[in-house]
Amino acid sequence: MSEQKALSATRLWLVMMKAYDAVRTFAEDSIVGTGLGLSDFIVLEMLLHKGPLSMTQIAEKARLANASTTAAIDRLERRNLVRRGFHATDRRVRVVELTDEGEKLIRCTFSAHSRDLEEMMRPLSAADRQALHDGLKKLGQTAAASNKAKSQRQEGEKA
Amino acid sequence: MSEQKALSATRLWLVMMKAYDAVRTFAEDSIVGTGLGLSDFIVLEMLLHKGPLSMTQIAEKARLANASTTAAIDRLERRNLVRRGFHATDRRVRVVELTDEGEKLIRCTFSAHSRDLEEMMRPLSAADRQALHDGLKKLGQTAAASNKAKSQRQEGEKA
DNA sequence: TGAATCTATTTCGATATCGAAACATCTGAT
DNA sequence: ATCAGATGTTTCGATATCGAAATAGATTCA
Repeated sequence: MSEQKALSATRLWLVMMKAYDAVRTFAEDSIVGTGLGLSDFIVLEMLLHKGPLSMTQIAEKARLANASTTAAIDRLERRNLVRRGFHATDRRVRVVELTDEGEKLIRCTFSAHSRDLEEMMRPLSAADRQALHDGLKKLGQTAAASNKAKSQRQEGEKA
Repeated sequence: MSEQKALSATRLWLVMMKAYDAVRTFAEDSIVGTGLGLSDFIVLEMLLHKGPLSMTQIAEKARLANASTTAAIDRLERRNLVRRGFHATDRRVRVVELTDEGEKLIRCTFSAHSRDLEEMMRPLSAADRQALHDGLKKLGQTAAASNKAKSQRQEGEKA
């Protein structure tokens, strides 16, 4: 494609934000009929594919703050889509699992959502997708490494 | 790189979210010292590089809702970084421009931010960046087209 | 065992964002 | 010239998210 001059990191980031916003809008519209937000949808999908999880595990995998996870599970519990159980041996932890209703909802919603995404991305060839995947993975790892380095640097400053 | 089976749209979206979150965290940390959030930073950067803009133009280019733009400009005006002027001939529109203080701040901050991003992305070769850019652009356009089609479909339903 | 420390979760207060309604001004058709 | 509809902006009420403090329970070690 376009070969030109060197592509600045800033320009790449701008393009990424724009693409992300567009795909996110698409993804949110795809599930809006369920009354679920994207985060809540992702939490349900995790519970479907990974089974019951603790609050902390949900927070980590969904990349939400603990407080946000509590709020998300509150919302889902209010709608009877999940249940907060107890851990067998550690009474601090709440084990969250899908209710039958929640499982039914997320099974339907997830497959419709997947179809919508496939349909939307149809113009991208297998090679396009693979290239994008690899690039995003590499960029994500690079950024995550920088973030980790920075937070460890700040950790050390407390000494 | 990894060739394997076909890459699902869902998997690609998951990887994209994760990468986006990591880069966004990095970008926010890079400007946190100024007390600016990413949206406000982007608005200042737009004003620097494109000159005075109306609220509507800012909203469109920053992809913010009108209400969010009002709130953003309120924040920036409170800090004396921008000024709300009037349009010469259309009294509905407010023309927003940088103050001297705002210009000074965004010039410094923007160049530091650019350096930070370049440094972080150093592991990505020029080819990596170009491939990522092209893929993101294509995906963004595809998603935007789907979104537009959908909103026009809904527009029509009112008939 | 008991005290200090660590870990899991929730509560609290603050913030950015949004959609819809309200308001002000402009434009175009008659 | 006027009025109906279009356009630009702000206000309002609601929501998701966050970091930090609070709480409760586990673990370690002297």
